[in-house]
Amino acid sequence: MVNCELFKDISDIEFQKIAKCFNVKNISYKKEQNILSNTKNAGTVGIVVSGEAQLVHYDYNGNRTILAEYVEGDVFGDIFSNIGNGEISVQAKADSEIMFLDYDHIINRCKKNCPYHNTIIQNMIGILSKRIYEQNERIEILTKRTIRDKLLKYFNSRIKATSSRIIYLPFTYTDLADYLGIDRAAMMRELKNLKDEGFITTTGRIIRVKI
Amino acid sequence: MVNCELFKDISDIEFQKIAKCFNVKNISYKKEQNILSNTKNAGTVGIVVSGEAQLVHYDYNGNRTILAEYVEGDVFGDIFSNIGNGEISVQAKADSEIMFLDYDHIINRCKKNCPYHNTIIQNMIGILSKRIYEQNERIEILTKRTIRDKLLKYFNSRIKATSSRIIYLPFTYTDLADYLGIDRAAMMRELKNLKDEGFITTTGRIIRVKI
DNA sequence: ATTAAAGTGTTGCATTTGCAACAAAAGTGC
DNA sequence: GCACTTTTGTTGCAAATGCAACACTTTAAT
Repeated sequence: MVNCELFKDISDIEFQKIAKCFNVKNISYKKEQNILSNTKNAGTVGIVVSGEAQLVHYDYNGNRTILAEYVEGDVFGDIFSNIGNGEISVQAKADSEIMFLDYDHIINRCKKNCPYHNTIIQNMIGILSKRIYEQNERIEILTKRTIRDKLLKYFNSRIKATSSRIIYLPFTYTDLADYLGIDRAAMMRELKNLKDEGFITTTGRIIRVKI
Repeated sequence: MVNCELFKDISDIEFQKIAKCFNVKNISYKKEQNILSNTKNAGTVGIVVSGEAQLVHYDYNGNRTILAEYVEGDVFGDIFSNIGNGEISVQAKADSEIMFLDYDHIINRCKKNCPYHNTIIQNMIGILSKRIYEQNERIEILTKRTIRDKLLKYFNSRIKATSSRIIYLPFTYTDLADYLGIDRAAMMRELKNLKDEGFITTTGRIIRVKI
């Protein structure tokens, strides 16, 4: 079974039943492939069994925005994002295996009234709440007026989440700039300032925040 | 009964039972009063019965960020936001009446296994999904690099939501600048440019978008 | 009705930021 | 190992943005 918050407190035996009940199917994707879009796998909930995926947005002039990152065990789907128009999609960041469940089966309790269905719904609400929390965090970062404040708030947020002043970037600096909604070159410039002023030190994608 | 998405498909009679089951209580607040914070009404779900409320964030140097706006029927609570540290709180924007329900009672199905409990949970998931959708929308706006693109994306988002090219701002221009995470004066300047170029016309807080 | 407070509209100016461009380093595939 | 792609690190420069400041208008409070 996948180690996924959606199946918390669900035993392996119960999961076997769920697999039938929820019309579960696993599909493999190659790097860069499209996993979910307005025309593909709509109405399903996806779970990253292995690999990595991203929720990306390409606007009319080709600028890419990373709206979310999904790693092993993470849940995604059109309930979690506005896949609506063709601009947004979930893409494989590496070769990945994805498990799909029918969304309707999660929401509408089946006639059998399985006891674990209740658990799944509770887990679902937990996941959604967490997602909202994370998005609020990101909104706070994005509403900061300067690049410096955005970076500091991001560091702060990571430190809070991991209880460590050592930040292991989950992606490249290029991606970080996208995530913070700023120009990469300008971000590097500001990172250099922060280093020069002794606020941080970096080793590759590891950032150590002082004080 | 309150006209609230949480009680969709719930009859008045059922609501009477819910009121008991969920430990419902109504509280009135004066404008500017604190409705919810890390120390106040934690663990509850609030519903705006009348009036208006805002989810606000004050950072260390006093800058205010509006994270969300709640009007009649809207649902809020710590499940929906990271009230965690003291920086974030829900405040009454006008004199308001708020209904509170215990969060635990919503999540954990009660022993009586009331049929409407299921409905409430489904509604809850619907609300959370919608919230995520809205936040994604806002993140997209905020990741735009220029003030002009932020404004245009905001207009676009409103137009999509209401299916009308006439936008009735739900708040002041000062608040709009806060919402978009930009300087008010700079925003006014750009709005003027958009007017001069014939993209929009404005009458007070009504914005008409051309083409 | 009067006063106070909040919001709107504008401007000049210093600073920050994005953009373009390029070289060096690191990572990837064959 | 070699070629090729992606990422990192930097810089100059033009353009966009934030800041401060002020007058005027609208709204709210007594």
